[in-house]
Amino acid sequence: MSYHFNKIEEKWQKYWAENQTFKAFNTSEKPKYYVLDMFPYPSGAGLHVGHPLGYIASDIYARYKRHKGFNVLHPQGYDSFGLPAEQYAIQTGQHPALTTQNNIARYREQLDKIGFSFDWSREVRTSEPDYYKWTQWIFIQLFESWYDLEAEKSRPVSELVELFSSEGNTRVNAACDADIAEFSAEDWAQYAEDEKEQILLKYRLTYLAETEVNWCPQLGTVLANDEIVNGVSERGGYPVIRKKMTQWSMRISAFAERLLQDLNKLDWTESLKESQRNWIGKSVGAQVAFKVMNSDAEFEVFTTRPDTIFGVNFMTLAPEHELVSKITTEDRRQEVEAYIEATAKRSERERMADVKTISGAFTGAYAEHPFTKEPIPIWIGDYVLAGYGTGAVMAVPCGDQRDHDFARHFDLPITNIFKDVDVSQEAHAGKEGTVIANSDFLSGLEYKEALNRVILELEKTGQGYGKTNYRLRDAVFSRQRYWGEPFPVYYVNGLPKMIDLEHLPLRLPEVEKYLPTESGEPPLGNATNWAWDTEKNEVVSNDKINNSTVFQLELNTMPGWAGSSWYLFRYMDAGNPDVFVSEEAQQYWENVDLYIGGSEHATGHLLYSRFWTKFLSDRGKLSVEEPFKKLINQGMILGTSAFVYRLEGENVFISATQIKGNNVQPIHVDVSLVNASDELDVEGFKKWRPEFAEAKFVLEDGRYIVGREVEKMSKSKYNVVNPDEICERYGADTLRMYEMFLGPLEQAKPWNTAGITGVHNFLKKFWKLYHNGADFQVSAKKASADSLKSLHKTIKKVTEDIEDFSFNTSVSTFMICVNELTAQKCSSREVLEPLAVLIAPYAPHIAEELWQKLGHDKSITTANYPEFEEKYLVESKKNYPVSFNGKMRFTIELPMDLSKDEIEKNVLEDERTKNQLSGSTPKKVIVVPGKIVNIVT
RNA sequence: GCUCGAGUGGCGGAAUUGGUAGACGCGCUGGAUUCAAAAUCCAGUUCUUUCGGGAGUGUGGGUUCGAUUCCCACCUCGAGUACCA
Repeated sequence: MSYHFNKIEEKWQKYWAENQTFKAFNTSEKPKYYVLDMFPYPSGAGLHVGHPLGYIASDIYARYKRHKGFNVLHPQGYDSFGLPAEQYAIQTGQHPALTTQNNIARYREQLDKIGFSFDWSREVRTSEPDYYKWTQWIFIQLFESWYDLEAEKSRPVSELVELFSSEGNTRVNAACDADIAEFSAEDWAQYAEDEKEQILLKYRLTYLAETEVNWCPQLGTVLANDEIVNGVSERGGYPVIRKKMTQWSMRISAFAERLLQDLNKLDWTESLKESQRNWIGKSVGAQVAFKVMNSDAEFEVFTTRPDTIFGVNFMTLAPEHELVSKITTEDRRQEVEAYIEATAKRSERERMADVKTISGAFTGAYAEHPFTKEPIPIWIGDYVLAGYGTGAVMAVPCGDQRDHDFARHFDLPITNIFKDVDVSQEAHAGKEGTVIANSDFLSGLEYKEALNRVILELEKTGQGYGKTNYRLRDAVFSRQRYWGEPFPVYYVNGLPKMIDLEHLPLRLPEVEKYLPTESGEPPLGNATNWAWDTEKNEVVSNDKINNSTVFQLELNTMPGWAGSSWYLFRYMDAGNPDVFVSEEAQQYWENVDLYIGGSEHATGHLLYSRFWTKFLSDRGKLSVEEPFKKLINQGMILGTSAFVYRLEGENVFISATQIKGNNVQPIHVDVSLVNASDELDVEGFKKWRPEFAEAKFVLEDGRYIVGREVEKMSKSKYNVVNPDEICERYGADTLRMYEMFLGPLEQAKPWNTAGITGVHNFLKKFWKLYHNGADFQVSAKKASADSLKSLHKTIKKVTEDIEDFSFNTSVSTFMICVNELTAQKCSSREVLEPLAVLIAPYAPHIAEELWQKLGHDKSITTANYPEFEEKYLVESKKNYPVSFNGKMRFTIELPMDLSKDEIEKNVLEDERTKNQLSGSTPKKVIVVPGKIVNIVT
C-alpha cells in the first residue's frame, strides 16, 4: 500500500477537531508554555505558501513542548479591522463585517489543511464587539491615568486631582504637554470644572491635541510614522503631507526610558532591539539657554556636546521657530521671509531627499554666549528640524559636520577648540582622546571631564541643565476610517467624556457610505444614529442631540494597532464577559514565551504592545511588564516570477533566450503556466487572457523559455503559490517539512516547488519502512546496534536543532536516518515508536497514523518524549581520525563518551601511533571529543 | 552617511568554544527496471590534473601545528534608519 497522504491527513484533522486534542487548560500540574504567532489580517487574497512559514515553525515548537511535558497554549485569531476591507466596501458597498467574515472562513479552511495544533476554542477577532469592548476599556483606563516621572509609573488621575487640590502642580513631576502653567492648590480650587478638565487633559496618557499629522489625502486618513515608508504611505504608496488636526494621542514618550532599558531583559535578536533603540533615539546632553542681545527674548538649544560650547560660531534656528519673526532685524526681514516661504513650499519628502543643498539666512540678531558674553550671529536653516529637541541648535563648526558645511557655505568663521586636531577641511566629531583647548575653564580637559564640568557650570549659573532627549514621539491614535474600533467618547462643550464601563461595547454604527462626508468629516459622520443619551445610556439618533443630555459621539476610530497591542492576553481567557483577562488566567500564563512573526513590526506593533503591557502592569491589571519574552522573526518566502517578452508594439512574444537586441516589454505571466525547466505552456498562455489568444511566438528549439526574477509574492505579479494545491498534490506533512527545509527560518528565501519531491520522497521512504506491500509490518525483534545508533544520533541532533530553531537541518537529519534505516532493513518497533514521536511535530499526520498502528489509542500528542530520550540512550561509538601535524593518517575506534584524557591515552598507546612517533615525544596532543585527535610532533 | 546582517559547488543550503569543507535536498550524468513513459532503485557529481597530486569558503594581509570559523583592511549584496544637534 502506498502512502495515501490525503486520506490520512483528512482523518487526523477530523480526529483532532472532534477530540479537541489541542485544547489548553488554565490549570495544570505541568509547567506552562505559551507559543504565539503574530495573528494574520484576513485579506481577500487568501494564504500563499509564504504565510504559513512562521506558523509551521511555531507549531513544531508547540508540539515539541507538549511532548516534553508542558501545558502549551498555542492559539490563533484574526487582526480583522483594517483598510483593505474598508476600501473594498467603498468600491462595492459590501459591509466590511461581511467581507471580513468570508475572508476569515477562507483563511480557516486553508489553515486547517496544514494540520496546525491551534486551540481554536480561544480564537479572537479584533473586530468583534466582545473583543473591542475591551480595547475600548483599555482606552478608558489610559484616559483615566497620568504618568508620574518620579515613581516611573502610571497612576490614576484621581490621585493627580488629589495632588492638585493639596499642593497645586508645582511639585508634580509628570509627563504632560509642554504648555502647562504653574498653579497652586488655591488656584486649582477656584478653577471651573471645564478649566480643570482642560488641564487634566494635558496630563492624561491619552489626550486630545492639535497636532501636526501625516495626512494622506488619497486614503483620507492620518498615518503613524511607522506607516510611512520613504515619504509615501506603506499601504498603496500614496503621497503624505503635513496637516494640523485635533487628534487623540498616546503619551508613549513617557515610557521611553523603560521601553529602552527593558530591552535588555528580552531574548530578541540584536538587530530587532537595535531598531527599537534607534526608534526611541535616546540622546544625553544639555539644554542651554541663550539670551538674544538687545531684546528680552531668550531661547533654548539642546546639544549632546555642551563641552564644545566655546566653539560656538553661530546659532541656527529652524525656519518654523516661533522666535524668528520676533528677532529678525528690519534690514534682514525680506530675505528671511523669502527663505521661510521657500522652505515651507518644499514638502517633507523633498527636504528629506535633498540633504546636500545647504541653505539658510541670517536674521540680523545676535545671541549672547553664556560664558564669554560675546555676540553670536543667529541664522535660520532648514537643516534644523522644528520637531526635534527645541528646534534650535548651537552651531559648532569645528565639531559637527553639518555646522561645518554651513559655515563654509556662508563663509562663517570656524574656531578650533581641539588640541592638535586640524579642522580646516572637516569637522572633528570624535570624542574619546580629544583634549579641549581655547575654552577657558574647559581647556586641557578630556571629553568626559569637560562634559561633566560644563553641565555643572551651566547649572550653577542657571543657564542650562543636563538633559536627555528622545526621538520617540507620542503616537497619534485617531484614524478617519470606518472599519476600526469606535472611541467610547462623546463631547460635552468640546470636552471629551468617557462612556461608563458597564455600557461597553459601543458598537460601530451602520452607515450608508464608507467615504468621508461632504464636509470632510470621517465616515462615522455619515451615521444617523451616532449620539449618546446620558440618561438612557445608549446610542440614539443624531436628531436628538440637545447638548444637555444627548451628545455627539466621536467620529474617529482607533488605528490598526489598538486591537493587536493586547490580544496576547485575551487568548488566556478568551470569551470572559466580565474582564479582559482574569487575574488567575493571566498569572498562570504570564506572557508569551515564544513569539514568531515578521520583522516589519519591529517599531510598530512590538513597541505599542510593550507600551500597553507596561501601562496595564502599572495599573495593576497585569503581573508582567513585557508581552513577549523570546521573539523570532521568520524571513519572507519570496516568489519566483516568470516573464514573457512582448516585442514593442506587436503581439509577438520572444523566448527569453532569443531576445538579443530586440526592444521588448517584460510581462508577468502566471507561474502555473510554466514548468520546472522554465518552459511556457503556450496553449495555456493563449487561453489565459483574451488579448493573448492570437499571440505569435518566437521559440527556441520549439520551446518558449520564460525569464525569471525573485520578488515578493503577490497576486498582481502572478507568482503566488497556493498551499492548498501543495497539500492536495503532496500532502500537508510534505508542505510543512519542505517549508522548514527551504533554509534558515529567519532568512528570506525564494519558493521553488521543484525541490519539494525530495522531501516528499523522504516521507514515502519513511512509510515504506514499516509497510510490506499493502500490509503494515513492524518487527517485534530487538533492533540492531546500528539501527539504534542511527536512532539515537537522530534524537540527539533533532532535539538540539529544535532548541536552536534550526528546523532546516533537522529535516536533513530525518532524511539521513531514514536512508540508514532503509539500508539496514530496519522495521523494528523499538526504533519506529520513538521515531514517530520525534517526527510528530514536523509531520503530525503520518506520525499519528504510525502511532495508532503501533497500537496506541490516544493521540501522539500525549506521548512522553523524555521517556524515549532516556530509554534509547545507547552507547555509541565513534571513529577518531588521528593526524600528525595536520596530515590525517588513520582512525581509531573509541567510545564517544570518553573524556579528553582517556581518548589521548588510548591514542598514544595505539601501535600505529607509536610507529609514527618512533620513540620521540609529541609536542602537543589536541583532542576534540567526538571529532578529532591531532598530534603535533 | 550611520547601525545591523550576509558573501561557501549549477541551485537551496550544511559545518563556528578553530579540527576530515561542501552534510541533506534539487538539478545533472550513467546504469537497473519498462514495449515505452512516469514512478522507483543503484552509482557518480567543487574545480583542475600528466591520475602522483594541486587549488579551493568575496579580495588582500595576519594569528595558529591547523582558519569557512578569530583579528585588520577592502569589495559586493541585503535589511533598518536618516539633516536627531
